[in-house]
Amino acid sequence: MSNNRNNNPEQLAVMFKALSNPNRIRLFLRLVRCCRGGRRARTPQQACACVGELGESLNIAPSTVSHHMKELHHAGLVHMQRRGQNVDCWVDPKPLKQLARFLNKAATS
Amino acid sequence: MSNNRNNNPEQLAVMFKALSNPNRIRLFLRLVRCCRGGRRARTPQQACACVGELGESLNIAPSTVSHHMKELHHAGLVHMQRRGQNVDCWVDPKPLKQLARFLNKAATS
DNA sequence: TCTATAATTCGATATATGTCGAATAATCGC
DNA sequence: GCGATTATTCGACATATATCGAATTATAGA
Repeated sequence: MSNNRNNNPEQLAVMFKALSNPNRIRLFLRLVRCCRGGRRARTPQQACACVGELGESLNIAPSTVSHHMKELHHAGLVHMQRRGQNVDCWVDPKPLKQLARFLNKAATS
Repeated sequence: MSNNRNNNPEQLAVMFKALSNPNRIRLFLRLVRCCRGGRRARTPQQACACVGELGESLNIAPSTVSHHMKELHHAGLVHMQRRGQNVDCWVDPKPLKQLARFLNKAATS
């Protein structure tokens, strides 16, 4: 009721598109696993210094990883912020919950 | 726990991709509104005789609508079955709930 | 200031996608 | 069987996407 404006097809499509690629899902899952509750982790262990690290173990070129992260960022699903030489990434739970609500509604309507 | 195999990136990407286009979302929302609980509606009013009908009001060519419905179908999100000259479409709630679970988990991990 | 590390941007390229209209197929009523 | 209706398939085409490697930018440390 209050979030009808969020259910416009264009917005939804952008977010779903961000998750529509296997490699992007893998990167996203990495982030999910290393972040917590929508906040950047405080210890280096939990923080996500993304590109080189993730790209290496997933066999994707750094430039491609950067591109994918930008997609996730532009869709609003993850945040990015430079910290020294690295760029920290972390997941924003809000749009994810919104999508989950949308799907649950669709499933039970 | 029991549905770990369903969370593989390839599968997820296919389903998200099916929802990654505005027109496909619109068609999907139509289906959601005219169907109930994962079962085909019994009365003609509730059943979805899709292509011509939906295409007209959304300004999409019938062939394009057919293509989009096929995408949704191949992703497993909607069922299709011929009934006379029409092809009934209805939403399958299971994969939707699965996606919703995935997103909620990601949002609260 | 020079060097090393991390990330992004920039072309390039192959493949995928969305879309249309025309042609084809499936089905119904007569 | 014939004509009407509904849906799908078939080319065609323009645009978008995923990917790479090379060049560039940002930053930290010596």
